[in-house]
Amino acid sequence: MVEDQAIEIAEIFHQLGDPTRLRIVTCCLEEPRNVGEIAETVGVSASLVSHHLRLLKATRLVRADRRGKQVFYVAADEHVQKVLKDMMDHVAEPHREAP
Amino acid sequence: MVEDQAIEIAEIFHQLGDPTRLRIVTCCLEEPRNVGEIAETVGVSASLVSHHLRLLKATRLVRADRRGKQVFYVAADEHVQKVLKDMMDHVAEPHREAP
DNA sequence: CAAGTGATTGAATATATGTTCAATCGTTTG
DNA sequence: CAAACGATTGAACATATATTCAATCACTTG
Repeated sequence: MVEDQAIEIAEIFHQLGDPTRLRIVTCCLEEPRNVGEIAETVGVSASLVSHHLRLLKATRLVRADRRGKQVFYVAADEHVQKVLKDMMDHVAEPHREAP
Repeated sequence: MVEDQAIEIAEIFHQLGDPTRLRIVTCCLEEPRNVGEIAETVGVSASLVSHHLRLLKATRLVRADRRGKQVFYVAADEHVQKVLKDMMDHVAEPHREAP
């Protein structure tokens, strides 16, 4: 793994490493959701959601799409879904204890 | 995604979200490496590596194995490799610009 | 055009986190 | 048993980060 790649990848992991942000991404994984929906689903203020979405957008983990007053966000591409799925598999795996 | 799952997954992403830690994991992805090797490869002090390894071990992303004076660490399981691979695919993907 | 709705922004703050340095631990070996 | 080597630990510090609150922006519609 190259130096720059490591930094870029770490940056993306870092974005997903916050529970609130992870829930936000998960929330708009299947279909576009507007900020209000996301805020309600995740259970935090629209302001906080907006702050996080700005970061997620900067890392290109989500895409914005304005429709009238509302702005819809959706997870960027299928890789994000795969990454999340693999991670869930990892978590689901039984833990081997040290002998 | 369940609440607890989100927190646990975010915790793991969070671990991989630091460039130094990501390099440490990548370093012992294929085969076990002792702390000295890791420190030299990554280019940081053994102390710092040890601090990070403690966190990585707590999240079960790596496993420790002492052999004499040295302690060897290796990435926990294949899921970590898959997650890293998907993430590299994500990074490698060309970026579509907004129209 | 004014009011209303949804989203963004900025400042402020409390907390978490990465790194360094010195001291200590665990193991081997002279 | 003492010295040497590799690894760990703890304190200290600077920096980064998540969250809140109030103000403002963007757009629709009465």
